[in-house]
Amino acid sequence: MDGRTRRREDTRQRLFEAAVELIAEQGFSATTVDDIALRAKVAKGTVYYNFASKTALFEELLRHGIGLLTEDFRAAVKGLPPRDAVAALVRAQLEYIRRYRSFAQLLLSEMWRTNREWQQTLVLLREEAIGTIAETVRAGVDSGDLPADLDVRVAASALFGVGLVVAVDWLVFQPDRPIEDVERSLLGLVRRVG
Amino acid sequence: MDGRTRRREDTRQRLFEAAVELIAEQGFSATTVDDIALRAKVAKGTVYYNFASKTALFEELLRHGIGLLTEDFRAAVKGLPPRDAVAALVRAQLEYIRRYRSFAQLLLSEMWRTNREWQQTLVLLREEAIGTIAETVRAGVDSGDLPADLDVRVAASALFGVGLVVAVDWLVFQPDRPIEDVERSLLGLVRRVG
DNA sequence: GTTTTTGAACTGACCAGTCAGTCTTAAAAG
DNA sequence: CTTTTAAGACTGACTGGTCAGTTCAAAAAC
Repeated sequence: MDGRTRRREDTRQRLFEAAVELIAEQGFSATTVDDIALRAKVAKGTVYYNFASKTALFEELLRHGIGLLTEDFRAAVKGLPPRDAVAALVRAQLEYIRRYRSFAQLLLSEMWRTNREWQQTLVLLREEAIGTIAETVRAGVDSGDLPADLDVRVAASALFGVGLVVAVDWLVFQPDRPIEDVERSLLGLVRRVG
Repeated sequence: MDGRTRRREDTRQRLFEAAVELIAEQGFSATTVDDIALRAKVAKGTVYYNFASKTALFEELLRHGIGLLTEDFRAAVKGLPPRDAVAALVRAQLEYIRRYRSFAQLLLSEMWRTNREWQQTLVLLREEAIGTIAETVRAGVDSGDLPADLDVRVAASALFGVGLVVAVDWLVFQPDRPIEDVERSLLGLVRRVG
């Protein structure tokens, strides 16, 4: 990667970071492109040099963020027996949310919306992340570690949602508490699934 | 109540209903006052005759919606032994979400935002609803039905968040499934708390 | 010399909030 | 009962501001 590409990547990264923070706090519609440019310390023209539109920027942001999450999920369960895999997923999700708390907050706020132009993109990405969880749950069911009558799809999305809401709730309303507490109570909560 | 008051109440009710649906789908910022007026079949001026501002309308909406929820919570646990009270709360929450699904969706999307003008109002109302749950959980801890080391506040907000996210997820992504399924899996999930 | 960024000006659509005027209803006056 | 009065409820065109997106010449980085 040459210097030019690097510089551009850096600019895009800064724009992602600025956008994710602002949109997490205020929502997509309430966040202006001028705000994003200002926080990223970039000229407004640069935003439009790098992204086709505000919506396109947001969609790429979603793709990027959920892509990372899905990777983390896959890495976390790799080679693990079903017995340990669900706990590993929970831990990976929390780790991710701790690192990218704004993105998590944004996901929580935008994931269950309907009638937004980028909604289809989000549904697809959600499918991707939850699909990864579902594979693990299915392996658990097949191996007999999880009850045979468990609805895999439903369990996967419940796991995903519960982790998201509990972690974000804690980050927003009790930010001083250590993440370990969240992990403990969350693992407690889902123990009957894991 | 005379005809005037009745008419006005009716208008306000229609505005609430229109606003809650639109804001659930699109979010507060993306919903215009013209949209709300159009769906409620009143003129835009009527919105401002009945509410001081778009934000004031939203705040009253939140107060009204969460007020109902809190009432339901109180009614659900009245006279129940701690052993059964948590399950009753979960059931009441689900019942509420089924009846006011748009409001629930709206809550899920707006509850963990920061830096919005109505955020303080929402935090207060949240406190009210979760406080009701917390009382029940505390009674359970005191009576020995729940573990003594349980953090009451945290357990209460986790319960609230989990119910909300699981139910709304189901309503949005699997609307055809009967609510009884949600109840079963949710009660399964929180059995170690209840 | 090519790519990327800058910054400032501009456009046009959109939107919260206003207001002068109209319709409705209760109730007072005849 | 019928008419008048007046407050209450509603209307929709209008205003002033905001914001996504465009444009472009010049500069900076490579």
